[in-house]
Amino acid sequence: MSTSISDRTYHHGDLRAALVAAALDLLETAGEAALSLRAAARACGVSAMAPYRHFADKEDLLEAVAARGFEDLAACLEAADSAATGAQALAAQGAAYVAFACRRPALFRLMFMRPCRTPGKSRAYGILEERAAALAGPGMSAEDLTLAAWSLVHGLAALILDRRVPLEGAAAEAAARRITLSFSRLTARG
Amino acid sequence: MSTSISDRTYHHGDLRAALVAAALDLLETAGEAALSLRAAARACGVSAMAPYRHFADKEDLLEAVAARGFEDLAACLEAADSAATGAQALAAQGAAYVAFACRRPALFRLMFMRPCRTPGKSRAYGILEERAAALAGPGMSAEDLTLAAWSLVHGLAALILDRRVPLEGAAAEAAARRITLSFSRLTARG
DNA sequence: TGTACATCAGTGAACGCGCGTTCACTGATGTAC
DNA sequence: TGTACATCAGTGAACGCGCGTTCACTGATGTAC
Repeated sequence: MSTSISDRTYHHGDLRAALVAAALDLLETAGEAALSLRAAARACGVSAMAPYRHFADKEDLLEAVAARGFEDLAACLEAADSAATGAQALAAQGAAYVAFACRRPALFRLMFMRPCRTPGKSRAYGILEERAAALAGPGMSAEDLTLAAWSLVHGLAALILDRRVPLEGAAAEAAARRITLSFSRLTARG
Repeated sequence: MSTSISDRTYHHGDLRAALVAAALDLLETAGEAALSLRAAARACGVSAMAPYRHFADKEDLLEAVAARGFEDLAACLEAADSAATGAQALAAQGAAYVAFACRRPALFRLMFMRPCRTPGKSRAYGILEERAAALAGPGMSAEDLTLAAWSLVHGLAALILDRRVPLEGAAAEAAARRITLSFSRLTARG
């Protein structure tokens, strides 16, 4: 009965993963300002110093959280990428990208709205690139086309999150789909 | 000779404007983290409390700084909008938008990367809209087209600022011009 | 032209805040012999 | 199987930090009569 507390050992088990999960939860529940090393430790029932066994500093934890976010985003894009034609697949990816940002705004901000230490291409980029490059024609190089497609959905997501455009929820996702689809059709034709 | 100091009166003259200018300078010189109410007051040679005569709180000062930024951005877009054809004008605007972001990254972040209190359309938006809407055709509504064009340059600027893509300075601006031009040409044709 | 007084625009000391991080430590675990 | 000891993973108290903001105040300015 009362094992749940008495089972708690001095050693946590997997404090690192628990801290990342707690940080993610804090971020999405209470916002970026609430995401502190101490709060994450508190949420894991552990002292303020314990995180330093697993992360060099706060930035290190933040990076781990962002990395989790990138994995989730890549998974979302992959899941959306099952449409038949190239243009529709790209549109579905665009909608999924925007939907991800809308669903997890604080995480999206953490992932993107900070300078990147290692500007290497993410897995999410690769998934997008594959579809976008297939549409390249005389009008635009494959590289430019990928960059344009990414900019398009990224900008749309950013503008929506910051309430620069009056789009929310399903309407935002629909706009992303519509615009991405128009874009890829125009490109394929050009 | 020694008038510059002895001229200083108890009353500042236009402390509000001086604070905004100081805040802008702090922002662009030392980064967002350095932009504090106290630091702005310090830079104006005034006590920590003095700003409260002109701004309700810190957020209020930040908004004034952002407003200055939007004016500057609109002026940049207007200045760029002198090209002959519609498509080229739009491309020039796109390049100017990205150039503005690259030149004043911290200001750009302050302006955009925070939720907007009043989601009304800015003057910059109007300038962009005018050019974009003129290109509308059967492929895309004028509204979607404007949103797409804005998303495109905004996303590109954001990705560049956050070092998500390996573009800097002139190369970034060139990419913006190239991509915006391709986009508007494709649209005009579709 | 002088004077009284309201109002405006500053001062300066102080507070509480929660944070990241340091320090020296102790309890738990695993392994070599 | 038992023991010694290195190492790992936690504790808990404390620090300094600069901030935003409050409070009660004082000096400068403008205006009504």
